[in-house]
Amino acid sequence: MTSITSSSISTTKNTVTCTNCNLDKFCIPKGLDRFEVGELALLVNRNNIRQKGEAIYHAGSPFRGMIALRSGSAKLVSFGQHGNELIVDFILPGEVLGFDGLATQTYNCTAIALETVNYCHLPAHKIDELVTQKSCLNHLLLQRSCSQFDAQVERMMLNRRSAEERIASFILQISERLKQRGYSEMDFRLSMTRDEIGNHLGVAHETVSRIFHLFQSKQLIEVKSKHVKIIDKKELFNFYTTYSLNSPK
Amino acid sequence: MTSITSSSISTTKNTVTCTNCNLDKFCIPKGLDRFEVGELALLVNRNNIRQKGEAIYHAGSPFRGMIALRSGSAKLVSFGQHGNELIVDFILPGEVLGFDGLATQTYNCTAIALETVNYCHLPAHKIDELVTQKSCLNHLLLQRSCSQFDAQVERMMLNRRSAEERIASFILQISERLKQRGYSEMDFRLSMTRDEIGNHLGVAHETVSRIFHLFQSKQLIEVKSKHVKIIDKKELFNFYTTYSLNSPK
DNA sequence: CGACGCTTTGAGGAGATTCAAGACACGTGG
DNA sequence: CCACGTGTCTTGAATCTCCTCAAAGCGTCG
Repeated sequence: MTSITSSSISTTKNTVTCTNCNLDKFCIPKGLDRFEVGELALLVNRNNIRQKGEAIYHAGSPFRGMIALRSGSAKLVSFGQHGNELIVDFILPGEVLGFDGLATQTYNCTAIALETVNYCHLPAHKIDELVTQKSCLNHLLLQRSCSQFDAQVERMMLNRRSAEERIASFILQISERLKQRGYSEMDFRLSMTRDEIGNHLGVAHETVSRIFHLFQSKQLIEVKSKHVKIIDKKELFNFYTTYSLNSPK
Repeated sequence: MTSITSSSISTTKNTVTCTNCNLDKFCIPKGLDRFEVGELALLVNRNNIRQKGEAIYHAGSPFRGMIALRSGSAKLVSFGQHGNELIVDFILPGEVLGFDGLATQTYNCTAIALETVNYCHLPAHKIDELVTQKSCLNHLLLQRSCSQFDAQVERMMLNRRSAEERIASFILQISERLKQRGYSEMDFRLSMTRDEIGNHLGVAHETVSRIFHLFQSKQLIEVKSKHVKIIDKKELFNFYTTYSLNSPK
C-alpha cells in the first residue's frame, strides 16, 4: 500500500508520533509547545506491547521512565509485606503511569496489563535532560506529583463511605476518565475483575457484585458481566454525594 | 544580659536562624549546603505564633509558602462538599506543612493549631526564586511531593485493616515521627482528641477509646487520657503486621 | 463551683465479610 | 462442533466487626 522509504519501514499505523498522536493533550506533551513536542517525539519509544497479565514494570526495579498507554489498560499494584497485594490504581487507555518511580528512581509498584496493551515509553535519562532544559516540564512533573495530594484526600474521603457510595463513585470515575480520552462515557467494558475492583475499593468481591446488581435493580445502570451501561448518571451521582456520613462534629 | 545592637532587637531566643536551628536536618534546608542554608535564613520569617484552634492557613486561600513548626502541633483538614471534614494529617513539632498548596498555588486544606504553635514561614515568591536558582531545592520539592505517593499507598493499605491495626499503626507512627525529631518515642502526649484520631483513621471515637483500653489491658501501652506510654513496642508492631487480611487471590 | 468538652463504658443494630455452592463465560482440545 | 475445565460472577446464609445512641465519669477553665 504505502511506499516504503529508506527512513521508514513502519506501517501507516506506526507513523504516529507525539506530534500527531491523538493523546497529545493528555500525555506527557501536555503543556509543551509545538516545537518542544517535536523534540519529545524523537525521544519516545513507541509501539511496545504487553499481553494480558504481563508486567510493564516491576516494583523494586530501577526507574526506567514514564509510560503512556496508547491502547489497553493496566493495574498498578503494591505488594505489602505479608503477601497481600493492593491495587493502587487502574490505568485506562490514554493515561500515563510511572509516577511511582519518579521520586525514588525505583518503581514502588508493579504495573500489570489487564488486557493487551500498546504503550509509549519515555526513557528516564531523557526525562532528566528534558527537565534541566525545560523548566516547564519540570513544573509539569511537580504539578502532576502534587496532584497526588488531591487524589489522596479524595481517596481518604471515599474510605469513610459505604460500599455503595464507593462503587457508585468508581463507576462514575471510570466513566469520566474514559470520556476525557474520547471514549464513550455511558457504555463501556470494565477490563478488571470484580475481585480487582473490590481490592482497589476495599470491599469484598461479592459485595461489588451485589451492589452492581442493586444499582441495576434501581435502574441506575445495566450490568452484564464486565459490560456496564449507565442509565441514570445524575441519580448515580446523587447516590454518592447525598448520603454522606461519619462527618464528625 | 545580652547587649542590644541597632540591628538586633531580638532576645536570645529569637536569634535562632536556619543555620543554627535544631530542626535543620528535617526542615526545608535538608539537602542544602551550608552557604545555601545561610541564604535561606535571610528569607524565612521566624517566630510566628498561633494559639490552639487558630488557623495557620485556610483552604482555598492563595499559597503563601511553606511552614515549619518549631514547636506545637497542628492538623491538616480538608472540607468535603457536605460539611464533613476530614483530617488528612497531623503535623508534629519540627515537621513541615504547605505541600497541599504547592502544585495549584492554592491551599487545599486548612491547617489548624492543636496547641500553641511557633512556626517559620518561607514565603511563596521566595520559593520560586530559590527553585529557579537552585535545582537541588527543586529536586527536593519534587522528592517530597512524590513521597506523597508512598504515603498514599501506605494509607490505602491501612484502610483495609481492622480498627485495632489502624490504631496500633497510628501510635507507632506518631512514636516514630517524634523520635526522628529528637523527642521521646516511648512516652508522649497526644495533642489531638479521640475524635480527631478517629476522624483521621476512619473509626468512631468510641472505638479509639475502647482499643486504647484494650491495648492497655494487653500490656502493650499505658494510657491516661492524652498521655501515652509504650510498654511493648515489638508486640504492638506485630499486632498490625501479623494479622493481615483481605489479601485477595 | 459549675459548665463545657473530652473520655469512657454499655447495649443494640446495621453493614459488610466470610463461607459455601451454583451459574455463567471463555478458551482448549478432542 | 461439542465437551470439558478453569476462572469469574452471582446469590444465599451466618457471623462479626464496628457504628450509633445513650449515659455517666473526668478534667479543665473561667
